[in-house]
Amino acid sequence: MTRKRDQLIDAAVDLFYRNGFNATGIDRILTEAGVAKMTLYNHFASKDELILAALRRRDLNFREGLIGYVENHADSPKASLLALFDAHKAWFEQTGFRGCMFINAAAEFAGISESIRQVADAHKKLVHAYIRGLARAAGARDPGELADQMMLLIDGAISCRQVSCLSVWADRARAAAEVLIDHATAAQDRVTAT
Amino acid sequence: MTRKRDQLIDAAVDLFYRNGFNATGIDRILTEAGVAKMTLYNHFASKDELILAALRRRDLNFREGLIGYVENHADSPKASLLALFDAHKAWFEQTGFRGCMFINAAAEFAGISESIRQVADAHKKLVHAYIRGLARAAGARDPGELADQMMLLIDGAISCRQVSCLSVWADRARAAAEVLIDHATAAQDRVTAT
DNA sequence: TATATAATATACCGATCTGTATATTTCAAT
DNA sequence: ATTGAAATATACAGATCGGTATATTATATA
Repeated sequence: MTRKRDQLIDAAVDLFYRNGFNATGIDRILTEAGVAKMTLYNHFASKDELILAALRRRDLNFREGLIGYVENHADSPKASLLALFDAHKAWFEQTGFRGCMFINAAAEFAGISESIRQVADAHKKLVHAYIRGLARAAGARDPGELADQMMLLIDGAISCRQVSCLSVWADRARAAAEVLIDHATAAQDRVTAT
Repeated sequence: MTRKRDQLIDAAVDLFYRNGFNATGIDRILTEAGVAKMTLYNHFASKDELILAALRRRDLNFREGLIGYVENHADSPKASLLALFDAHKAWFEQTGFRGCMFINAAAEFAGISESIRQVADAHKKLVHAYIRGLARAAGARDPGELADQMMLLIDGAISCRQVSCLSVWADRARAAAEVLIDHATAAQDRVTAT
């Protein structure tokens, strides 16, 4: 049966996100999940394996939410790119916001657990690929480069929001994104003031 | 005497940065600093106080290095803004790179220790103020807004570097910065293709 | 109903954690 | 040389950590 396993992963996502990975003990996860300790170790070899499973579930949930938001709030490729920042602004204003779980995982495990860092990297690559598709549809000369720039602004906004507790960073990032999108889709590189 | 205290803070900066805050035990810091446990608790009330002291020292050292780099590698305000990204690229290529210590601290303590988050916030505000001065000197119409954009790109590049292990994010951020700088210092908002 | 599997409770392991108690030693300044 | 502060060594407290051993109970299927 996979029900207990699901409960464990759900509780792990919640607690690891709220309190951090190293600061969250196994016992708290077991209590929140309502599962016995031996059941945990029948499904996962170690706490690290549970962390990996939690990150993979978070990746699925997060991208589903992000893509769903964009599809419901934009009717053109350029609007889709800008809607990314509206989605993040809505996220930033949630009381439970605690930053990007993958950046947080990298903060705790980069240079310590290569597999955890790789799962975080895989998540960012999937988001990047999605944005690259939007950039291509928007007519960017170099969709990969524009997607890189969107990723920089998004991850920058997340980190700034996390440190400063201000959701306005989403608006700043959106304004910068619009400049970069226009530049990336303009007829030529040359820009003149009128 | 403040010598032992300095040794403790230096060791704390090093170990907290390399291995994370929660994952670093007091005993390892004492060993690396060559100091007795009671000496630690004569100078600091708790581990949290040592973390705060380590972050404040890191802030001083980091900003000194950043400003020094810019002063030695740029001869104009715009070049100074771009040199920020060259400085970060050099940092990204160091083997010991483990991300921004303040973003990492926020990742572990946001929502848990408000004082630690505030020290991280204070660091970012000081960096922002420095960049704002450069933006003003470069003739930006809204130096605060341009400084915000530079911060977004810088923190985004740091997080992307941390997760992906690629230093090329500094170059991507620099290219985006140049577009935003030109836009912020152009004679007018209007932009046309030629 | 019989059987196999999943999940349980309970107790335990050794290690590590932050922090304290206490008594001793170093060392500089008077 | 004496005094007082700083640093030391050692031991310990109480909690928590990740993980295991074992024996029992629930549950679904055949």
